[in-house]
Amino acid sequence: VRRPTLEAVAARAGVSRATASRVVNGFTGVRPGVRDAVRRAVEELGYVPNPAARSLVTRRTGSVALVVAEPPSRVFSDDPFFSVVVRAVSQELEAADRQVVLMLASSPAGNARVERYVAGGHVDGVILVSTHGAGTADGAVPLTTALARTRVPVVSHGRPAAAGLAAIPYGDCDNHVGARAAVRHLLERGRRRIATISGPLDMTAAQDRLFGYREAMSGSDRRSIVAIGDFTRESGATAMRRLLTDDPHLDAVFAASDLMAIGALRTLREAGRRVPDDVALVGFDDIEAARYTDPPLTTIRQPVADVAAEVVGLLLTRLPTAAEPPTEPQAGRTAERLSERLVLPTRLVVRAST
Amino acid sequence: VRRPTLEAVAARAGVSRATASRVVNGFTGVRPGVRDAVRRAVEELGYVPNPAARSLVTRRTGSVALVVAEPPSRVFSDDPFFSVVVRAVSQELEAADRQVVLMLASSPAGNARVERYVAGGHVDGVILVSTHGAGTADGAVPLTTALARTRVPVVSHGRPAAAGLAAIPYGDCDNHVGARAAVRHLLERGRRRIATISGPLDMTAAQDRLFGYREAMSGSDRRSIVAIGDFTRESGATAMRRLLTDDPHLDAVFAASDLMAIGALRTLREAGRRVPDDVALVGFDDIEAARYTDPPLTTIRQPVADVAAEVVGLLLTRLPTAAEPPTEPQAGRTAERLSERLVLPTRLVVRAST
DNA sequence: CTGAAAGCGCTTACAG
DNA sequence: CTGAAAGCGCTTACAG
Repeated sequence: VRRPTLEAVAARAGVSRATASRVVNGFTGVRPGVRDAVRRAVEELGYVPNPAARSLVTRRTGSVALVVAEPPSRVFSDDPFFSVVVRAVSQELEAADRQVVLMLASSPAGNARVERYVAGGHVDGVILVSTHGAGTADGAVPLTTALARTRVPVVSHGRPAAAGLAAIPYGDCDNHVGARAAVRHLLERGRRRIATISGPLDMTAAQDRLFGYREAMSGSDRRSIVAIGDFTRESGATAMRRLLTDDPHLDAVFAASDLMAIGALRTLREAGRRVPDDVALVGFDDIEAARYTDPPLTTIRQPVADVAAEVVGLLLTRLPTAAEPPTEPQAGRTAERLSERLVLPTRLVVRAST
Repeated sequence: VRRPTLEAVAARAGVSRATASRVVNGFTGVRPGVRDAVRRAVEELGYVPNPAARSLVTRRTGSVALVVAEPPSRVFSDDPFFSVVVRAVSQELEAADRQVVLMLASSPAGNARVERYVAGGHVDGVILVSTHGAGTADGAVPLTTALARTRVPVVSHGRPAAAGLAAIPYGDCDNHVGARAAVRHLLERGRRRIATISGPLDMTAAQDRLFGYREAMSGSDRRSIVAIGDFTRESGATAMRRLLTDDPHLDAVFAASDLMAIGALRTLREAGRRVPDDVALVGFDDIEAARYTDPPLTTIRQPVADVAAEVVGLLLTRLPTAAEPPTEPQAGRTAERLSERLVLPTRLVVRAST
């Protein structure tokens, strides 16, 4: 009932375990006749290598953890962000012949589980989708820090907040410049009273976009008008109501996400404001839905999938390959050659809402 | 630079490797003084057991795969189904001290990856969220069948479609009886022309709900009016338009999901039909949003989280525990004692839409 | 090009 | 209650 071992394959093929191993692992330099005999034995026996045994000696697992520091309700929401990240990361990692292990961690207990799993050596590396701020409410060690001390390579999709002692490599889009471009576009359109709906300020993406708004505004004589949302549609609708109360004469809004812009659009319609005639509106992300609103949404396109691909690249650079054994970390030079951060540009996409 | 081994812990505590192992694994019957010495050594060295070595000898991994046979775009959508399943399954499995490995598989290549992973012995068991039909378009082996031949215990959340040779244990809610109750409720309200918006017919949940509708209708002299959706909001709106064209005089609709009911509600409003005055509407699921529609939605409550918990129980029964070594499968008796299917009841929740 | 042998880091009968 | 020893299934220098 037990699964066949390499020993059995070798016996059947009439070779040594070493040779069988070479064939199974695709080493060149095995005589074709021998190679075929081994392959036949593998086939006939239905042999599958035991990953525990293999990983015990190679000190590699072939798996990478994709850790999303968000609760399931947010990960599985109508925000396409996570869907895109997971898909892009999986695709790139599969192309590199690595298995993705998706883990959600949104509580101190969850963080501890992830840390134990990683520290245990179940994975060769970690990709953190690190959107949220410094640690958990109860002051537990932030996941970023906890993972950094496991000695397993860690990279982040999105600039990590408060990385603390441990600066980890990351990829991100240029939130700051993107947001600034959005507001400048509104200024160029002759808008005078420009408000913004920000994301939650414990997320670096929200911080950077708010900074971009402020910078563009400070170049003019306009005062900033800010409402805070949480990147969801509903929060956008609510924030828009607050903005209309604060300044009934505003003539433009920059929403830090398309979903919030869509919510704001609904509020504006309910309030009898025409878009863009009375109020111009710019979003951020360029999600699919932005093309189908009425009017279609001017927005800042964010290359989420490209960032994900770059982040995977960042990690793969730091992983020992199957060919070369894990090298001792070399001081100085080598480390510096590995780029620590990759910031991809965004692009203004003008549609009918401005 | 290498991680400390059990050998190092034993040396530091002045005991044998065997004793150190016993302490680390929480075996009773180690003298308290010795126990504490080992624990101290573990602490000081920051020892973490090597899972590969452990699993090589125990033939257990402590991990369970949660395989979702859907593309990312559907898993990460605004349908709360997957969110609830993932959360409930994770919670139950963590309580049983098992790590969840979430895998999406929606292509022949994805299926092959999952099969290889499972066959390789990376996990002790598999929970399949098996919503879709028989295999893939290109006639590849259905995942259900492929997994069943790996000899790893497999259970399914939701009745698997076309399990083929391999009947695997599953948990589900009673879709058939639930749908029938929905339609009977409409009949009792005096409705005469009752249509249904079905889910995609390659999913067993959709099949069973349509069957429930048909059964309730066949008891009356009404003819059935069916439109097919895909469980999404948009498809519900579209299907509703089709139904209104087919029979402008219909006075009730049973939608096989709340999301589709919400889409239908929009169409009805656009068509100037009042709900429930002109058309009564019942959904299925009782998702959060069903309470916030206008009018609030009458629906069939489905205990998704409870089913998930039961399914985990089904799997745990089939897993060797840490205490007892894997027993040889005993013919007959034992197997029959393990319940093969668990069907939980649904409940009609009456709100203002009927 | 191939094989004998060591060793990866654990657990677990088996003695005592 | 504790230890010496075998063994889980692989890979990989090292010889030849």
